[in-house]
Amino acid sequence: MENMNIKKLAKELNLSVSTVSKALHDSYEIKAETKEKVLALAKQLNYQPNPFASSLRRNSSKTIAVVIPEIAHNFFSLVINGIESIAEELKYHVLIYITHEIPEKEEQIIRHLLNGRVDGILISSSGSSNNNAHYHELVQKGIPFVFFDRANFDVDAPRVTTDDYQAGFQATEHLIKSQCKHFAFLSLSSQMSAINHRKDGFLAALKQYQIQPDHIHIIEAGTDETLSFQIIRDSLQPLPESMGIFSSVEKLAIQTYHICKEINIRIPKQLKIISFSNLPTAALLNPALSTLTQPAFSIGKEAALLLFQSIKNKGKIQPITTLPNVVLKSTLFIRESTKI
Amino acid sequence: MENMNIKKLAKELNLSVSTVSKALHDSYEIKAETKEKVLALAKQLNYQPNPFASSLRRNSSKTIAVVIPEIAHNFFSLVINGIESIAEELKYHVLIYITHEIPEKEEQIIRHLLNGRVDGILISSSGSSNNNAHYHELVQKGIPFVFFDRANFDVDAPRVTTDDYQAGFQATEHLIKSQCKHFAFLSLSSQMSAINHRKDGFLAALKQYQIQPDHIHIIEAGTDETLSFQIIRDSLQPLPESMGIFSSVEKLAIQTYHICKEINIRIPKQLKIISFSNLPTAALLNPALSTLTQPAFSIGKEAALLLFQSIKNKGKIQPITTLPNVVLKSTLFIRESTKI
DNA sequence: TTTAATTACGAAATCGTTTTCGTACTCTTC
DNA sequence: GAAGAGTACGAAAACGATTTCGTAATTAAA
Repeated sequence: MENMNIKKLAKELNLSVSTVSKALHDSYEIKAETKEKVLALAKQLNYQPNPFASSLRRNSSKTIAVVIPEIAHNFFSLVINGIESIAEELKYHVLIYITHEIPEKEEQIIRHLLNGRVDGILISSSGSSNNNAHYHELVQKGIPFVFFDRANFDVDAPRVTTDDYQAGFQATEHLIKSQCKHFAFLSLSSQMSAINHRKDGFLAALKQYQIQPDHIHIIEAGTDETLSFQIIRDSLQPLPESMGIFSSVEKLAIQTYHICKEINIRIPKQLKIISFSNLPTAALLNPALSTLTQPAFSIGKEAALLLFQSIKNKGKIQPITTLPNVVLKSTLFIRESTKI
Repeated sequence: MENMNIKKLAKELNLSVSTVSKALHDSYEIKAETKEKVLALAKQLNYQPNPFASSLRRNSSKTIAVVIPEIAHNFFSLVINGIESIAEELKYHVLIYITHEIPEKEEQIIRHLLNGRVDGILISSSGSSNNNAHYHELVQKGIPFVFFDRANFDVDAPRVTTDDYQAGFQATEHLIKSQCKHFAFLSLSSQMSAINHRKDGFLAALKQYQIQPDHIHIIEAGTDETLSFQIIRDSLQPLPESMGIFSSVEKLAIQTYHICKEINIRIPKQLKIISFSNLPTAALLNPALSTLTQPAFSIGKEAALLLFQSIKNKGKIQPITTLPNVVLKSTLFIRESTKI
């Protein structure tokens, strides 16, 4: 009596396995009276169908995967919250895979998921744009997937992103109006779509306000913690006059704060900074950090909704022209770190 | 040719299915030459075994579940990082379930996991101590599980916790020596083991230093965001002289900071505060927050190691006397928020 | 009354693996 | 050269569900 299964249940009821299965699925073939009996005993004996047998037969897993660069990051954990809110509602299970910003790791994970373990995948890409073979394999296998935040624009898949260009423009304009003279863009890598769009907005604003090219600095800090710390510190010594920094991600802004504290740069007097961030403590920092805040929870929710829609439509031919491409708005919070 | 499977692979090789399966598992029954052929074609045709068929037959899923109260929380996301580091190494998959601090939700999730979907579970309990029937069902079904941080001490399961009592004592002693006169403990609920141990340490320190009982305040803020905000604000008006707050969780400390900003209470002059926290910005807050920091990553790692050990030992009888109970140390960081 | 349709169920195939068991064949060994 | 051991493989039975198909029994239609 270790484990309950449908065979034992059927024997107990003096019914066949097929009848019990149909009854449990509320089939029209089974009369109400029998259904009730089956349901009652199933509940009493605490019967739960074996998920693997079921998945094997139905060829669907009721599971999705979330592939993200890192998790100890307010943005991504909020996104997961949004994803979970939808998955929970639809009784789907959520597998988490972390790439640690390593493109090869991402490829390996995606390739592994080709085996049918999941019905769909949500991806925030860690890859460089020149490598998207693994995405195409997903397309070929017919496994639905949706990009969020960091998309690969060479791949035909639904996307949920934010208005990175506009937000970048807006943030930079704000720095300009805060009387900065030199401008730096803090980037993780030049291979990430979202970050590049922010950079494009940054550059466009500087161009529009006719900032001299030699007052424009692009700092690629990379994803390694200690290395990026050094790179940022070096680029702040000597400190250009009226420096305005636009950090493309929260982590680099926090590092910049630490560096400024260490080498006695005063924010916002000597250096102004604004950053993309979902920090709940942004307003409590010394000084309070001006931020562009993405609607992370909504991003997760929208991405999950798109994914489930495309899981549902699987098999049906989708016109490519209507490829979903949701763009959400970030919000600008002006705080002390960019005060004149 | 939609999907590759072992049958097609066998036909292609002019071998039987069983031979191919054995070859893929490096069985001694198969000669090296055949193995090579099989491996080669499997790789060429990109064969990946169907995980459900395999799980069904082997009765093991290579998957674990992590059940946590919330995820948008530095502590828990760091723990997940630790868990993932081990799971990844052992080629296990990680399912995430969030209870949102609702005990009934936790019960429902755990009960669902009785169906064998996972080989083991890591739990940070959201439940009250008077309800642990669902844990006992896990025990009965023989599904290994490990508590971390928030354990249920009435259930015989391995635990990974921190030295909450000592840390609570230490933090409180620090507040006393910082010349506080009134002392408040900020709690989420009186039903959570870890938090209660912190409170016990808090009370023990106050007793040892002979603080008058009417100078001791226990504030149960609860898990609802807006409600807890009100409760904390109300308890700070009027503000007792030389108030020292020991916050049992990061979230409540952040709320307290927001409240102090709002109603103009100056930290550390009028109010000192120390909190359990894994905030990467603790040192950058205004003022810098004194913290007790748990080794979150290690907690995840240790818990995962215990779980995998107990998955491995499944079936073998374990002497109850050696129930693993790992206790890790938190680190005290004294910063400006508790300055005299 | 005969035929056709409907109802309510069961037998058996199926999903893709893994594993047990059986068996040709070769190789020792005395 | 007969018996026993070892090698290398295949047939078939599991795992536990779902689904197709067949069919008695009942009801409706002609």
